[in-house]
Amino acid sequence: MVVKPTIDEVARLAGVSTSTVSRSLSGAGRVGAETTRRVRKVAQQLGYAVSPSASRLATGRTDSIAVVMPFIDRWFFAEILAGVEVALRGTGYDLLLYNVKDTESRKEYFSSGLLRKRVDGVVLVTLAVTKPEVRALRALSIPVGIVGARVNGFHSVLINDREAAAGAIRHLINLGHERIAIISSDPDREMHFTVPVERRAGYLDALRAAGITPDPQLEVHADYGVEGGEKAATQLLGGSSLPTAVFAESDELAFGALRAFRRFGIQVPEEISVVGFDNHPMAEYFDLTTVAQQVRAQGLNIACQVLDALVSPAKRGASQLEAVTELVARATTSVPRPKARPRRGKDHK
Amino acid sequence: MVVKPTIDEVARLAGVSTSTVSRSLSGAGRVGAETTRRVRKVAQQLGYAVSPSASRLATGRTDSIAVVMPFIDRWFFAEILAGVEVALRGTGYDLLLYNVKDTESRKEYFSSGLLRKRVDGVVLVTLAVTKPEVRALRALSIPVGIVGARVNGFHSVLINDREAAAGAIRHLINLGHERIAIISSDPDREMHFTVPVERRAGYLDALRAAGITPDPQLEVHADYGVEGGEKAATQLLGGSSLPTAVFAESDELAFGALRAFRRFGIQVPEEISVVGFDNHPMAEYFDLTTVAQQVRAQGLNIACQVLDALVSPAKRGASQLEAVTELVARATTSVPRPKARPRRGKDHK
DNA sequence: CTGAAAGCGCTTACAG
DNA sequence: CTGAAAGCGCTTACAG
Repeated sequence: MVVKPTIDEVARLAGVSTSTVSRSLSGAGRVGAETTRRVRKVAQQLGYAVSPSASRLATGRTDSIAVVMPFIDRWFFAEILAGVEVALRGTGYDLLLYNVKDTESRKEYFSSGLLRKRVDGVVLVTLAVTKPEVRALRALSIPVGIVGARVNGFHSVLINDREAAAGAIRHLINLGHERIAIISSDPDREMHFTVPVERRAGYLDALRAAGITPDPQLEVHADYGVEGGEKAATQLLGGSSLPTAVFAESDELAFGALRAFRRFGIQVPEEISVVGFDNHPMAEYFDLTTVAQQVRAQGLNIACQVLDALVSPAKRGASQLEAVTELVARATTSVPRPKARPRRGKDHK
Repeated sequence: MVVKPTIDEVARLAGVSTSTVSRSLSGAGRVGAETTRRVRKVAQQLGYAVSPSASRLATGRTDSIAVVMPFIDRWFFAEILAGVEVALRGTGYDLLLYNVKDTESRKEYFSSGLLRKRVDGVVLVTLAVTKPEVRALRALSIPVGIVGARVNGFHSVLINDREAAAGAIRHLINLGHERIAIISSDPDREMHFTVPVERRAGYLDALRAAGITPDPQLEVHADYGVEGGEKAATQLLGGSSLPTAVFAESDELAFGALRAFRRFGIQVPEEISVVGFDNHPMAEYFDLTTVAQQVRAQGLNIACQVLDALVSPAKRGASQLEAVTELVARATTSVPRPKARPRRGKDHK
C-alpha cells in the first residue's frame, strides 16, 4: 500500500519497538514466537523491505561478492559465472560483476580500491594478477578466490594444465605419432594468461619424455576462437613438413583446425589426428578427442570456498583445490597412417 | 597506511571539515580549487575510499543496476550481459546479476521485493513477465528495461522475430521450396518465452502468404542446443514425406540439424536447405544461412536506455527500440533439387 | 566557498 | 524477551 513503508510503521502497527522489528525480521532470535509472527505479518502486508544500504552501514557487511573477469561472453567465463551464481543463490549475497580487460583498466581498478567497502569477498577468474595487484587485494583483508591460478593466501581452484596437456600428447604418442604440432594462443598478450604457457609446457614435457625433439616448425600461434584455429592450421599446412597430429590449446581452436583440414581435403583422423582441450559443448558434436574439465563446477567451487571463509573466518588457511581433468578419446585421433611416402616432393614439384 | 581511513582523518589532515571533504571528493563543486586538490591528495595518500553503504543511505540512490536473466551461460544471454556491462562500465553503476529460472523462483523473486531499495534500475532479459510481475516491477518506480519483449511503461529493445522469421521462409520460397519444415523449441516450457511462438508465427505467415498450406507433419519440437536440433532433424527424416528445406528457430538447432543430415548422408543444400536464426559465431563456420541479429548491441542499448532514464527522469515515456535483423545467405540454402522422383515408396517398399 | 548539524534507516550492545 | 539510545559514515540543506 504505502509507497515506502518504514520500519517505524511496522513497529507501530505491530505494537513493538523498532529493535524488535529488526530482530524479528532478521531472525536473530531472542524474540517471542508470537511477536515474531505478528511483526512478520505486518511487514508482509505493508510490503516492507529492509534497506540494504542502512543495514550494510550498520553492520559493516556488504553481503556482496565481486566476480572479476576479463571476458564475460566467452564460453569458459560464462560457465564459471554460472557456477558462481548457483553457489551464491539463496545465500543472501549479491553478485557484482566486474569486467577488467587491459592492463590499464586493471591497474586503475585494483589500486583505486573500488572494491573496498563494496564487497565481502572477491572471485577472480583467470586473471594472472601482478604483484601490486596481489598486494592491493590483500589490503582489502577479505577472502579472495581465484580460478585458474594459485596465489599465496588466496583460495583457488584450477586444473593442472601442464600435466593435462602432457596427457593429451602422450595419448598421441601412444598411438604412434611423432610429428605432433601445437596450436596455441599468443602468450604475449597483455593479460598474461598462464594457460598458453602451461599447456605448451606440458606439450614439450611429453615430447621430451618420449625422446622426441620438439620441432619449432610445428608450433603456431592463433588468435582467439574458431577462425584463429582455422588460420593457424592453414599455416601449419603450409610448412615444409606436415605433422601427423595436432594438439590445440582449446577446443575452439581445434574446431577451426578441423575446418581447415576439411577445406583442404585432409582426412581426420586418417591423415591427421586432432586433440583439443576443454570439452566444450560442441566437442562432442565434432567427435573431438579432448581433455575434459568441469568448468561450471570450478565456478561453484571457488564461490563456495569464499562463502565458507566468510562464514568461518577462523580457518585462516586458504584452501587450494585442484579440479580433475580427463582425456576423452573420441573420433579425431587414431594411429598415424602407415608410413605413407611423403606425397610432396615426389609426385609433383 | 591506515587500515581503515575515515573521512574525519582526511578532514583533519587536510585541515577542513568533513563536509568539504565530501564535496571535494564527489566533485559537487562549490569548493576552492586549491582545497579540492589538497583534500584529494590527502585522501589518495590515506587510501581513503568513500563508503558506498553510507553514501547510499544518505543519498537514497544505490548506484546499482540489476540484470535479471533466466540463463547466464547460454550464448545469447552472455552476449547481452557483455553488452550491458560495457554500457555500465565507467558510469559508476554496479552491475548486479540475478538469475531467475523456474516460475517458482521468479514469483518469490519479484514479489519479495528483493530488488526494492537495492537497485536504481533493472534490465530484464527475455523474460516474458507475467501481469503480477509487471505490477511488482512498476511498484518499484525505477526504470525497467527489457530485452526481447515489449511492456507498457518499460524500456525495451527487441527484434521483430515474426517478420524476421517470415523473411527467412520467404528466402526459401523464392528459391523454389514448398515443403519447408520448422524445428522450434517447445513453447510450453515454464518460462513462457515468446521467441518460439513468434518465429513460428512468421513461418506460418510466409507460407500462407505464398499460398502454401502448412503441413503439421513438418513441424517438430526440439530441446535446447545442438543435440536437440539433431534429434529433431532425425525425427523429421523419419516422417512420411521429406521436406526440401528446414528452418531452425536458432542456429544451435540448425547446427544439430546439419549434423543429422550429414550423418544420414543427406547433402546440404543439394538435397535439403537449412536456414537458422541468430548468426551465432559458429554460423559462419558452418556456412549457415541465417537471420543475423546484433545481440551484444541490444544489451548495450537497453542499458543505455535505463541509464538515460536515470539521468533525466523527466522524459517519462519509456523508449521502445527495434533492432534490425538481416538475412545472411550462405551455403546451406539453394534451389531444391529438380523435382526428383520421391525415392521412397517407389524403389523400395 | 565553508562549517555545524541533522538525518538517511538500520543494528546492537546496554539495561531492564 | 523487549526497549531506548547510540552509532554506522556519509550527504545536504541551512547558515554564514
